[in-house]
Amino acid sequence: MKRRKGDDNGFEAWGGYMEAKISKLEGQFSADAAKCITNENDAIFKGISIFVNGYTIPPADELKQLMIKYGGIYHHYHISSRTTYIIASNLPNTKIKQLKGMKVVKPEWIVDCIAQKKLLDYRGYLLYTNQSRTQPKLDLITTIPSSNTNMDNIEKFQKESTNKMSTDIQFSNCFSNYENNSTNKSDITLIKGDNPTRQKMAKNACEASFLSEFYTNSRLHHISTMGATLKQHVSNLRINNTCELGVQEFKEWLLTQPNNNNLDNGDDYISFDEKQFNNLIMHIDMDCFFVSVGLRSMPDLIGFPVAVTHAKSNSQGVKREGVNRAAEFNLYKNRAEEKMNQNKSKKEEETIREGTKPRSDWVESIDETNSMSEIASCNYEARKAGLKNGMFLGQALKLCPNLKTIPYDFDAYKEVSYTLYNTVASYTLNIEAVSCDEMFADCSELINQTSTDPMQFATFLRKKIKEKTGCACTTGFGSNRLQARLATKKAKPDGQLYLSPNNVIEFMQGINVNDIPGVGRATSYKLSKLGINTCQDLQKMSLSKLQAEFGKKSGESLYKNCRGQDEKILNFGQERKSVSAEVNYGIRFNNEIDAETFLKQLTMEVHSRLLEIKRSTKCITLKLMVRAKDAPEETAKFLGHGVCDNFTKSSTLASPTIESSIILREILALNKQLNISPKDMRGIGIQLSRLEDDNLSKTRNSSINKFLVPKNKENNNTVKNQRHEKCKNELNKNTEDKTVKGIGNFFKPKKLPINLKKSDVKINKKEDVSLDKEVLAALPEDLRKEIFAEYGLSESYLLKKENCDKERLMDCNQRNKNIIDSQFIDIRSPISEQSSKPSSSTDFTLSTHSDDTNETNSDGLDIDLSLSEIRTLIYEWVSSGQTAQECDVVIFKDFLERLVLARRLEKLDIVLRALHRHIANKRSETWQQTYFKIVDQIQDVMKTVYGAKLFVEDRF
DNA sequence: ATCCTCCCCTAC
DNA sequence: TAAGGTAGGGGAGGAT
Repeated sequence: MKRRKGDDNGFEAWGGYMEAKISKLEGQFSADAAKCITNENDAIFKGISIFVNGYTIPPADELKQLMIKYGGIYHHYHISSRTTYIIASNLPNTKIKQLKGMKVVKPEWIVDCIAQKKLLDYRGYLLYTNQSRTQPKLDLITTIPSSNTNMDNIEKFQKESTNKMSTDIQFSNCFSNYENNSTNKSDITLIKGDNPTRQKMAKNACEASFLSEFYTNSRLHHISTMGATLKQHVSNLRINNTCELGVQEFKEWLLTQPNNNNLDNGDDYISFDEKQFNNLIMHIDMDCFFVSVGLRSMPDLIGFPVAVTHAKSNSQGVKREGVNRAAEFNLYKNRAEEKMNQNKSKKEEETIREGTKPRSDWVESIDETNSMSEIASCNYEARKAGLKNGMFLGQALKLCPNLKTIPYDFDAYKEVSYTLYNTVASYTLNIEAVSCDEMFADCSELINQTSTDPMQFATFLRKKIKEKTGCACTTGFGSNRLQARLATKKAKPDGQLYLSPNNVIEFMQGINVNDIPGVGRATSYKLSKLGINTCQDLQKMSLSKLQAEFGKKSGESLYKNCRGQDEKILNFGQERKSVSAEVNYGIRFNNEIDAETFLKQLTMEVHSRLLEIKRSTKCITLKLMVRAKDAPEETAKFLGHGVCDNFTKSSTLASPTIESSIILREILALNKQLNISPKDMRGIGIQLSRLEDDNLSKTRNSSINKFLVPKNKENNNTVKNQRHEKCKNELNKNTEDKTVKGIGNFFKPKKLPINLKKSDVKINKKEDVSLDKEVLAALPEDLRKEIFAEYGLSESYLLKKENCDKERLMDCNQRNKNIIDSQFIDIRSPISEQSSKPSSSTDFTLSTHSDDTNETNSDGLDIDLSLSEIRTLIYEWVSSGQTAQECDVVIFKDFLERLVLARRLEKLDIVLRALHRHIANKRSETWQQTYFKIVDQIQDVMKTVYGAKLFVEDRF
């Protein structure tokens, strides 16, 4: 069950199956390759194996042919130990995380290598960079399998890399046909000629690699996603773990401690032997987390003021054209003041507290060239000089000239976070994760059980956390989350505090309103205008006055909070209410195409996140940040959003969806409605809300049950079953009359068109350019993955044979109702889903297949045939005549049966859907009967093997 | 009254 | 150069 840990990608667990599978695939392709390579010199890709992920230009099928032709290996699966390169044009960030450490290279690499008839350095073609010094470094040296590659080629590439462009090569036609917009064109040319060891960075959001590059470097993105991940982690821990050992360990430790069962912070003497806690809430918070983690590997900086930031120096070097920071800051300030003053009459301005003023104040001391890189975290030495998290480096350096800056190390943060949570979870599982470095723990049970002083546990736990993470933390106890949090705040850094219920009143009076959680800039400002600075001041306000001022709930919260009351109980696992993806950096579009292209990418991203949480969405919201009318076009911060107006518009669907095509359609429509000039866009966000359970995919994904009919459903479908019976009988009548003539009338002799010719592909592509742009780009990532990459189906083939109709595609509201839907659900299984083993959520597993398969049946269809081959087969079979030959039915059934026995339900599912689809298109009743006959028999096998039926289409 | 949409605010 | 995300809570004001 508990399959986690490092490198296990899931294959090991399957014994020899994958090995066999791989050899088979590779054998197949080297055999093909042998046929193709006429000249040993053409083996450009000898020793290279690729896996194509997602939609690429040229498409996977074509890349496959090219690999075969030029001596490389094409993997239908990504095999971490054997796939040397992943080829991709555009990946959702979530996928990139899964592929971490792999060489992800643009398809142009393959094309250019062939054009130049030699292996070029892949480094000039990396899809994305990890800009942060702290991200895993690009693997610049060790990556090319030296025994198999021609190293001279790489050296030559470095010398000659400037002279050849892909535009004059044989594949130029297919390129131009696939071009979406002008920016991509320049992308292709720009890549070459650069120093291959230096990856070109995405300039702005016009470029395909921008999104992932941005996300890998965005601290806020990491903070958010780590928070969500750790919440999930806590849920998992609560299900799978116990704390017995940890509690035992704590008890043993207690025995070694002097017996001082009293509090030392002025509280009355309390014997914890007798005291029983109802709500003993502990708040645990790492001290300046990013800095602490960073300093573990830089101990020489300990004691200095240190900050984590992207920038390395204060100087911006050159002043950018058109930047007028002073003007922009002024604008910011004016707007902030305007907003603050709009509803209330202007009282005396002097009473405004320090720290409640608009953030633009931070910026005032910055001149035109100071760094505007934000400080993510600074240590207490730096805070002494007045530094705050979020401050610009330029100003920070003015306050603290000897500030040392260190880079981000997101991997380390994540690792420390997990260690932190696992450590705490070994003593109590009543944890509410707040973020990567902060949590609440209900310690009532633990402390009651051990009859000890809470502070003893704090001492013990902090010591453990320090040992395991190398970082300091502060903890606070209180009888609710507010008190616990305030206790921590008081005890920082590297301290601990128990806030006794007896002391709460007094304690609260000294608290600044700014320190009440929920009181931020705006509320603080409002309060200060009312002359309220401390909780003592706030306590004088009546409930009704506060509610009049701040609203019903907010007023009540303030009223209670300033008295130390907080009714919100710990939440150990909350259901998600929304998913979103937002980028307010680097957004600079030239035209509608740029904007829509990016909207598509962002839709893919948010869609991918929706799938991850296995929910469907009913409400889709587009948010645009738009340059304010009077704001300069060139922002003070490099690629920042500057002064903006926000616009949001949402659209509610009739029924919840998991379809990226639907989401995209809505997003594009909303974008049209908002009608913002692309040139003025500065930020884009997509939010999916009103989430509902995505039942189908949930049951499908959770376990082997994913393909099975829910029990009640099976019983309820009496009408269907009757109809089914009828068809079955008629079918039997029909087929009994027939004489079986020979074997495999259709199946046996046919040779499948595995190797499409290059020229064919080209011609078809030309015909389908418009469809390609509008429809294929709108497909879910995983669908494209399947169609183009996973099973080697060529694009032209899809469009031709599947009769992919745009109207239908865009209107696919109901699952299982058309091509897109049925494929879409299926595909997710081999790639993103974690095999029939239910547990793991993070490992990148590619197959759900079992190991004890009898795959070699020379008399029947090979169950290893690729889906594209099977689809071709089915299509041609169904097209071949008015009735199905019984012998073919037998062969086909046998094939399906073996899929069941091999437990390859996802493939079975896809095949049956394909069969259903083709038969549905044919509108032939005899074929429909054949379908029911096949399904019935397969369901029998399913029942024998799984004790349940497969969820399949049961009507036409 | 209750819901919905479009915001704003807050936290990390 | 720089990486200004993301989710939840809640209020205002209009629709039902």
